Amino acid sequence: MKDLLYLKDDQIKDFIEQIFYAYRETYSDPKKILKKYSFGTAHHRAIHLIERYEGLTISDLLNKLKITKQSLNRVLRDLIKNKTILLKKGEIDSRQRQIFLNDKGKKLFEEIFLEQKKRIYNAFKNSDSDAVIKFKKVLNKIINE
Amino acid sequence: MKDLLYLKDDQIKDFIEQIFYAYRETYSDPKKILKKYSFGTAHHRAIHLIERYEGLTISDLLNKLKITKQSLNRVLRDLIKNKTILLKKGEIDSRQRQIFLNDKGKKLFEEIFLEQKKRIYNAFKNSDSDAVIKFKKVLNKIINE
DNA sequence: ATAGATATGTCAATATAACTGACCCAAAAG
DNA sequence: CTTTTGGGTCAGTTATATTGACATATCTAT
Repeated sequence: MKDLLYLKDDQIKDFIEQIFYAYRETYSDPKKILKKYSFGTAHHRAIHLIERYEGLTISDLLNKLKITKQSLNRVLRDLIKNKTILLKKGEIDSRQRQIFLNDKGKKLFEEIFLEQKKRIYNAFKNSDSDAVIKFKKVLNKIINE
Repeated sequence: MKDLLYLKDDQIKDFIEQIFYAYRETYSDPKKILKKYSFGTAHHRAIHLIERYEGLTISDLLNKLKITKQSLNRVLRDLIKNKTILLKKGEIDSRQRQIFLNDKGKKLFEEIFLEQKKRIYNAFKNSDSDAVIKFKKVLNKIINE
């Protein structure tokens, strides 16, 4: 609690506002691409996590997204119908389903990511690596509070 | 473009994921309070910006929120009915409406902010001020890319 | 003065993404 | 063999956004 002078309420308010903008802009960029496939941001978030954690189960995904299984089910049904993802029976526990991107899904993810990456990449390329590392650390503390 | 080795795609993917979590958690905290007033996150965002930019006009608010005026109108109607905000005719241009929190709105904002502040405050209090400054700079670059 | 542009308000219909609650089956765990 | 867990699904509802059309008041420029 040494040097919290820089933590005036107004500055915290600024952060709250900016976290909103950062999220909105980051997830707005690929919306045009998603629309080509009749997908929305809900599908995008699922695809993103499936790519990051290949083979994760339904309940893994539910825990990350923090939505109801009914909501997730609608999204996954669309993705399966479109042949973007596939589900396999869990190897250890066959009640579980493990989720994977198939080839079409991987291509779609790359297309989305290429678009979404630009904003982050450009923001970082003029920052020194120390700033990026500290950005990540603070972001993590906000999440895990 | 000197030292971009730390900018592997996987790390950028992590950031995209974490920006989602940071936003979601930050705006989830005050939902219980909002519910007491039958408000949602859409109302919250409006209240937040009205507090930050007292006297801003409808179009100022539209530009910050980037939603349609029909969407905003529904939100503002709820807030006016609840006597959380009030609109005044613009002083210079009387076509405009300037938006203010009234006493009830200020109290509600404080209640929301107190809840929402905790997460940010706790995240920052164990970070040194340099990290917080750099966090802000990077966040700004992401927004203004 | 008047024509056009601007700021705002509103009606209606629709889309997207979430929710609650109820119920089902299959498989694991005790 | 009973209970618990993981997942699927039906039905209805809510929250927040959209598109498109149109209305009104006021400002701006000629």
